[in-house]
Amino acid sequence: MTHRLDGAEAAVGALLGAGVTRGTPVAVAAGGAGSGIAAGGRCWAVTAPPAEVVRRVGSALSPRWVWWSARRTARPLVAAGVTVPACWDVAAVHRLLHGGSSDAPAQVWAVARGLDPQRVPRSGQLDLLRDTDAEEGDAGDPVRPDGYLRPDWADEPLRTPEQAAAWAALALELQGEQAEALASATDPRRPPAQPPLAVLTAWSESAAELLALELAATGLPVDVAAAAALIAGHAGPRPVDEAAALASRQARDAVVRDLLPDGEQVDLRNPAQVRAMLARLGFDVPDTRSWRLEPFRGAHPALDALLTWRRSERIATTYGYGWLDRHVGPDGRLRGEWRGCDGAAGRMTASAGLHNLPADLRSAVVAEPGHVFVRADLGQVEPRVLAAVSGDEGLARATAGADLYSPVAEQLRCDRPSAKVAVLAAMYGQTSGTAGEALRGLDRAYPSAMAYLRSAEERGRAGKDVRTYGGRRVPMWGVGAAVEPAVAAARGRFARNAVVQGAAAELFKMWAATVRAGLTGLTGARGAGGAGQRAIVLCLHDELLLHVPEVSAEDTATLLHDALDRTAARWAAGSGVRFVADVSVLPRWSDAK
DNA sequence: GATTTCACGTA
DNA sequence: CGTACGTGAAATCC
Repeated sequence: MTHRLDGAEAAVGALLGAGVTRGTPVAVAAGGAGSGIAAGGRCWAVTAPPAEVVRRVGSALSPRWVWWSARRTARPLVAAGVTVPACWDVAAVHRLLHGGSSDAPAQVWAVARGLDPQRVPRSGQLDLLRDTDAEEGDAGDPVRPDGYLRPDWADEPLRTPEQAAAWAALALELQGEQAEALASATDPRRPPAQPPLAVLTAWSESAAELLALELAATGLPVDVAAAAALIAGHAGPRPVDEAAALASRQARDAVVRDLLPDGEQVDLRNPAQVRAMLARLGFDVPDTRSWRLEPFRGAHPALDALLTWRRSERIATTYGYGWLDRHVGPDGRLRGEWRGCDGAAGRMTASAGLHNLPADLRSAVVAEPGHVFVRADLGQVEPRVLAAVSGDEGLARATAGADLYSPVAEQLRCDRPSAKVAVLAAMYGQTSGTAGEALRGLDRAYPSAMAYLRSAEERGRAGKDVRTYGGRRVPMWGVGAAVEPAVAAARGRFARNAVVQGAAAELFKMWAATVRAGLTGLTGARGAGGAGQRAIVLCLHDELLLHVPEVSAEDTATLLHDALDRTAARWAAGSGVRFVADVSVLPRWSDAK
């Protein structure tokens, strides 16, 4: 029988009695108006909600919070401004270990228990042929006799603290198994004094999921008037009704159509019609993508007009008034949903256009009064990552300076642009172009790095999974090696890229997690990014954007550099690889160089 | 109505 | 024939 605790203070006492100290894994889940907690193989139902329990227990004991996923459990914590310095996200670590993008508990559990994830039972499933034996047993047990989770537990909010306690106990069980699996995956090259990289990665991937929730809550400061003015420059003034919107659209189209013979007939938004029109003008193109039309820009006035129209059309549709209205709150913050990792190599993703904001619009991203942005981006991160993950000593030596490509060019006896193209071509699996000679030079100069890439490519071609340096499994699609050559080649390029891009994403997230921890000083309320607080407001693959009070700009810049040094010392320990960040303080995002 | 294709923005 | 993502409009498929 689960013990019931009355209030968060009682939870502190119970956990203290169970021997919980700083860093001990303690699982938490929500159930009804209360919560469930689990530690050291025991679990308790608590009458207080998770936000209160995490706040009180956190300040008293500083455990490592364990949850099925931040998305399900930590949202109310973030909303309440509760600081969580360290956590373990079972779903995030599941994705690290097994690949994919699922965070559904039923899937995570099935894979962990060696059950077929395809056969996970679903809520409300009415299957006359179902195996009723498997579903009998104690409805108070989240696990069915056949080993799968009960769908009503897995898919729906739990109704009582007792259920939450059982749920937390399962999360703790999985966390223990995951930690063990990760700890056994050690790299002999790493110094034995530190936790294995895969464990460090599990921590930072978990932190990234929490950061994703915080980014969604905090939002990116936007000067709405400036944004509207930029949009007006492309799409015209904000239309008052449907008729005005149509008129504005037609006026934009007319600029291009007037330059065309029979322009009235052409729908500019229909690629087939545009292609036919281009053919009539004498341009035979396989498609109408702008990079393909760009060379002909000067050949006919309509082409220049069309390409300009496309830019405006992009702003008008994707980043127009509707976008502002949907995603920018009355507080002038642009908010989207964030994920800590995508389904492929593990980069962060964001919706609401946060990751693909046109450069023009960046001038509307403006710090609030009394605040500035501190922007930091990793320099030449992918070749430096390649040097670290492949253990290539020659390439590691090339990371000593601020520029990696100059020493590579010297080594290859070619010019810097050629060296850069060759290195990028090697990492991305480029097959066209004229990087051939330089690529052969790379093979001679950096054999370990090139072998590492080739090995990933071969695995990909054969349909085998690859693993990133931090231990993320990257599955291949298709079945086995018997696929069309084009598929094998695509998998090879993908795998070659994934081991670099994925490892870079892991380094980036560890850096971001370290910066995040440094911002809070591991204590005190975060306050959901409110005024006066320092907060990460954007993560962009190799770039961090922080919004901070003006007076703390210099301290924050120092923090970003220090955090990178500390991250690199752990992540790339023993490799001799240097990582560098460019840090600047800006009133608006577009002021970056 | 849901899915696919084309296009294009960012890294 | 470099990869990844999210998005919107139109075409296409039920």
